[in-house]
Amino acid sequence: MDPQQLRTFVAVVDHRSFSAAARGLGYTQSAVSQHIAALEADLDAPLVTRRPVTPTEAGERLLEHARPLLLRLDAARADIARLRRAHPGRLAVACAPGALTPAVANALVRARTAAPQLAVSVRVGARSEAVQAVLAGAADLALVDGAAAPSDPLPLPDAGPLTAFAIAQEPLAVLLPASHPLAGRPALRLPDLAAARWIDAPDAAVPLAQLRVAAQSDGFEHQLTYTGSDIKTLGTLVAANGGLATTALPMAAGMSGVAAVPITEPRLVHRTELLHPRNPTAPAAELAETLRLA
Amino acid sequence: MDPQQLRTFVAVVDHRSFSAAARGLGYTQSAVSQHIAALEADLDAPLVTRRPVTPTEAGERLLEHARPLLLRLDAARADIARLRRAHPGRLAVACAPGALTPAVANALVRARTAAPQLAVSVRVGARSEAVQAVLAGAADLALVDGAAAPSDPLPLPDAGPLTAFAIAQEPLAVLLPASHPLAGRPALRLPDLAAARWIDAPDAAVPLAQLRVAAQSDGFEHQLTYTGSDIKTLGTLVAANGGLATTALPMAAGMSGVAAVPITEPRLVHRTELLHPRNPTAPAAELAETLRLA
DNA sequence: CATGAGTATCAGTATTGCTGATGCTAGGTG
DNA sequence: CACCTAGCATCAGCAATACTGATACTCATG
Repeated sequence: MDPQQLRTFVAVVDHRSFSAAARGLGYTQSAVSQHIAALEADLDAPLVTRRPVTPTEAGERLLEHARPLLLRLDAARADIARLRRAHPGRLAVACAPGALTPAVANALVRARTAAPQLAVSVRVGARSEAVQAVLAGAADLALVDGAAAPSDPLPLPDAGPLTAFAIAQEPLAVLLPASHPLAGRPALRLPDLAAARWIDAPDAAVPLAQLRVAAQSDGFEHQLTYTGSDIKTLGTLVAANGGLATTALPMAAGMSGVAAVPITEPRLVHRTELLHPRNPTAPAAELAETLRLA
Repeated sequence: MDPQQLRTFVAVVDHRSFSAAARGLGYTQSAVSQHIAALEADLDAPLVTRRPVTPTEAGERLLEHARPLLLRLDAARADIARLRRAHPGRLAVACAPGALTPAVANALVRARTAAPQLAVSVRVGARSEAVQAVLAGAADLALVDGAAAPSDPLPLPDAGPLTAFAIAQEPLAVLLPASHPLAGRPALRLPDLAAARWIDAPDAAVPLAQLRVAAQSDGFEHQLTYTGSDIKTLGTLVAANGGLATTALPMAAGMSGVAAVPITEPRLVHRTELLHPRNPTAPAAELAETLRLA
């Protein structure tokens, strides 16, 4: 199971084609075909059906492992590269949309004014992308948010050793259309909403899967999936009766047509965590220290 | 970063010698030397000092990734192998010493009598070994125990997708020598014991690291490390004033010279979980189902 | 049935990855 | 203090491998 072959396999599944994967990887189609054949011979199981190219049962299983494996290989390389040349003139932050609080923004700006030659960059994207960026060394630290019990850590994909700590906790709120019968309530219980229609917005809001874990309940079926990381747009969807979503209470300020009602039960909070590698660059460590104390 | 080379690297570190690693792996010393040289050239960093052979800073970092990476490669292979030929005539259970409760034992025996041709095997070992055995396919299911908040999952190393659920929860108790001033108490608060002298018995009792996480506190320094999985022996050490340890309350029954006092604060339980792969063999699934309902 | 898009196979070649022999160096020994 | 030796590095040579490019095959489509 050569990592190169695994990479080829993942590309083949993603492109749904041997030839397209070959182009993407800079190989010939012949090489890709041989990679897959070698993997199938090694594991003694067919991995993809041909025409159409679809992962088989065994292929699905392999995929579950292959992606994290490749990510971790990159993480290992990045960890060691950081030891050699720690770009001290750079501060790259990867964050999920709900995670860049005013306090963080202020700290970032202060770091920049304190050291004007520091190249500060912020990249907003999906939660998993932010984590990945730190693991692979593309970012120096990540800010991710989610729902959890008051002092529990966030459930994050564990692809390597990262240091994490909370930098903010706010009440968790459900976003309802202003016209919703429950919109006027001062507070709501989450179990009462399990049967409601939800929007699954894994990047922009609290993912429903995380909500199910935190509330220890099934339910929370979604009628609509929202791909993207813009919270304002999510508010528009909620206002248009697309379904419910959960975010931090302060996040909903200024959304028109949307009511944000705090959730009292179970005792959940919206928590923002800062993640950085074990051996952070100097500017990243400083920023982390600032936010830890705040 | 060829997995073969990583395997060689890990072996070199474990053996503290190139030649010994070569013998262990069935290579020549020359090949091992070339593997390490290739890795160092690839990562552009020295990985081990020579004479004595010790991991460098970069080597330590690589090790943190290499071991889980190799484990997961095995897990991937095992997952796919299970699809092909699911040994339905075998039921191999790997468990941590505190995890084989009477209920589990009874269920195992019932499974055996119900299907006399079933080859039932139980292997007791360290927690991580049990998890590893299931991932690598050497065992069909694992039973592990530990401390956690009442309905939280156990903190387990995440090296792949496993299904887990609790099969037992008992009060958590601290083991004290019978002569200890606190031994007569009906109950104890964990924070009051943070400054005590502990035995770190990561295999036999609740690991101190897990206790720190569950209690959200530092402290719990150990004065003695106990390697091994025999709980009776641990009791002897406690009785001899070697330090404190925590287990499930019923576990301490019949230990002479040892007092077991339940812990009331923070609200922690001793929890036993059953782990199995996503696609368990038929006997494993049946046993899991029996224990889930119990 | 003819066509085309796409995968499998094959031969050939450059590269890789071993072994076995030998060189080199640090640490121990008389 | 010179020598010895255990153990890592290096080198040449050979076998296995991993690509490319050409070609054969195989479905899905009109």
